[in-house]
Order: sequence, then structure tokens, then C-alpha cells
Amino acid sequence: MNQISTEKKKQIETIGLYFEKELDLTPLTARILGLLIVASSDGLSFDQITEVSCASKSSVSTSVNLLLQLKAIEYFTKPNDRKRYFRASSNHLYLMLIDELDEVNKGINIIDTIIDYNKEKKVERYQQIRLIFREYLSKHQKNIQETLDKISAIKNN
Amino acid sequence: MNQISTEKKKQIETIGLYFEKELDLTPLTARILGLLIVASSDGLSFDQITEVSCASKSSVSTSVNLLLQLKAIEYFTKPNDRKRYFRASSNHLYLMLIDELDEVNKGINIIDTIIDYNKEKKVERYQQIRLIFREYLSKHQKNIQETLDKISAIKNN
DNA sequence: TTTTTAGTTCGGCATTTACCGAACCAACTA
DNA sequence: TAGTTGGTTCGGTAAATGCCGAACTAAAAA
Repeated sequence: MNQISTEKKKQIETIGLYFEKELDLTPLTARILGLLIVASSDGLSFDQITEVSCASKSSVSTSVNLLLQLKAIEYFTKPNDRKRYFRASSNHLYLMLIDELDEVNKGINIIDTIIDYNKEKKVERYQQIRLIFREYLSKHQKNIQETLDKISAIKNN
Repeated sequence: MNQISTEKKKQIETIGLYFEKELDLTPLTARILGLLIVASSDGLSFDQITEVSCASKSSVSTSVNLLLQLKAIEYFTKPNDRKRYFRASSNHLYLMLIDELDEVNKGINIIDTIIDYNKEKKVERYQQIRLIFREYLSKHQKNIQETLDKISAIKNN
């Protein structure tokens, strides 16, 4: 990762923006995650991250520690090398699903309340749309749960 | 909507927080949407909104106009009454789905890129998780698309 | 015609966000 | 032991966000 192509930089940016939204990360933290996803699985050192991300050591420190805490990234060491090398784990996908499931469950509670409010109201068409949306949420919930189960199965070998 | 129970206030808050995240609204704008969802379909006047939401006229003006523009709410008038009455439309659900579809499509592009990067890398387990996640996104995409179609069908009577 | 009503516009301000630099520390190295 | 390496901590700050109040406007009412 000495040199980095313009193409890859664009990809890092795109991936960063995506995770920034999905995982509620700051721009820099998301960019670092993007970087470590795109980077080779050999990992990047702290210094390489600061260099490529064009950020200060302190900011990188904060971001990296947050990502470690979220288990979105992990580190390893090499023999005769004090440095830690960071790489993306696959846990950010799992994390996103957990978050999403939580959000969907909230959504289900809310839509159920709203449906209940409007049980015998006039605007029937709206209620119909709400019920369709409710069905969508149920399917979505099931899809997430099944995916989480599959991933868990792999994690536990 | 002269009096408003503590229970309802809590619900408005909860709904507000939900739409704040899903539709990227400011706290106040989201609270107003929540309020109009919970309120009776008779609608609330501008003044009632300012009163219940405890916000300034200027802030309410900005928020209401944004929600109108998003078609998340709509207004109607009563004979011999200059006021506009606002109520939630069902379009916020449609809006959320459009947003979500867009996000899912971005996600699919990204995960495909990542899968491609790691085609012949060592950490096979990660790749497996990525493929499972990819499958989840496909299903999710299909679910959204089908829901949008159903809602469209109703909208066009 | 004057006043009131129903809202809009715009400048400002308090708070929060996102990042930085400088000082610091702990462990290894010469 | 002194210096270097690999980070961490913490105070500060520029910019963005989110809301407000005061002044304004267009239309209706008196």
C-alpha cells in the first residue's frame, strides 16, 4: 500500500460514505474503515493509516480505537516488529445487521401503533398502505434474522 | 388536539426519533411529522403545531415546508377558515422505501467490489460471510421493490 | 382604510461536531 | 542511561447544525 491508485481512492471514499451512514461513523472513521476494507489483508500500520488518510495521529488513534471496540477492524503483529497492523474484520457486516434488526423492530412497534390508531378512521387507502408496509417489515425482519443465524453458524465453526 | 396526554407525547417522541434517523430529518422536523402522524386526521393548524411542538413560528415554517416538499405531509382548508390544516400523508412510508432501495443498491455495488477484491485471498471465512450478506441484500432489494410496486398500484387506484 | 391573521424571510447565536497539535507515556533500542 | 518508536490524552477551535426573534408581507376582516 505504498502507492494508492486514484481508482482505489474513489472506492475508499464510496465505501466510507456508505458505512458512515449505516454505522453512524464520523467521516474520518468511516474512511479508515473503507481504507482497511480495500487494503490488502496484510494490514496497514498506524503510520500508514495516518499517511493515506491524511489525518493527524490523534484523530487516527481515536478512530482506530472506536473501530476496534466495534470489532469492525482487528489487529495483529509480526515477529520482530513492534507495530500493530490493522485490517478489517468481517464483523462490520454483522454489526450492520444487528443495528438494522433493532431499527426494524422499532419500526414494527411504531407502525403497529399507527395502524391501531387508524383502525376505524376514514382514509382507508392510507391504512391499506400501512398494512403493506407492515408486511414489508415482517419479511425484512425475517430476512435479517435468517442472515444473522447463517453468519453465527459460520463464526462458531 | 387541545390537550395531549403524556402517553401520546411519548409516542410522538418515539416516532420522531425513528423518522429522524430514517428520513434524515432534524429533531424538530421529525417531531412535527410524529405529531401529525399521531394527531387525528382532522389535521392541525400552524398555530397548534407551534404550540404543541414548543417551537418558534419560523422553525415550524421551515419544517412544515420541508415536509410538504417531501410530501410526507399535506394540507387542506376548511370553508370560512383562512388557516391551513396539516396532516401526515402516507407518502413518508413510500419515501422511506425509495431511500432504502437506493441505499441497498449502493450496498450491492460495494459488496460486489469487495467480494471481487478477495476472490483469491486467504481468509476464506470472511469471503463466505460476504457472500451471505450479498444474498441478504438481494432478498432485501426484492422485498423493497415488490412493496413499492404494491403501493404504486394502490396510488393509481 | 386600517387592522388582524397567517405565515415567510433572514440575520444571529448557542451548541455540537470533527478534527488538530502539543505534550505526554510506556516500552524497546543503542 | 539516553534516545527512539508507537501510540494516547487532552485542551482548543473552525465550521456546521438547529433553532430563534424580529421584521416583514400578502390577503382577509373590520
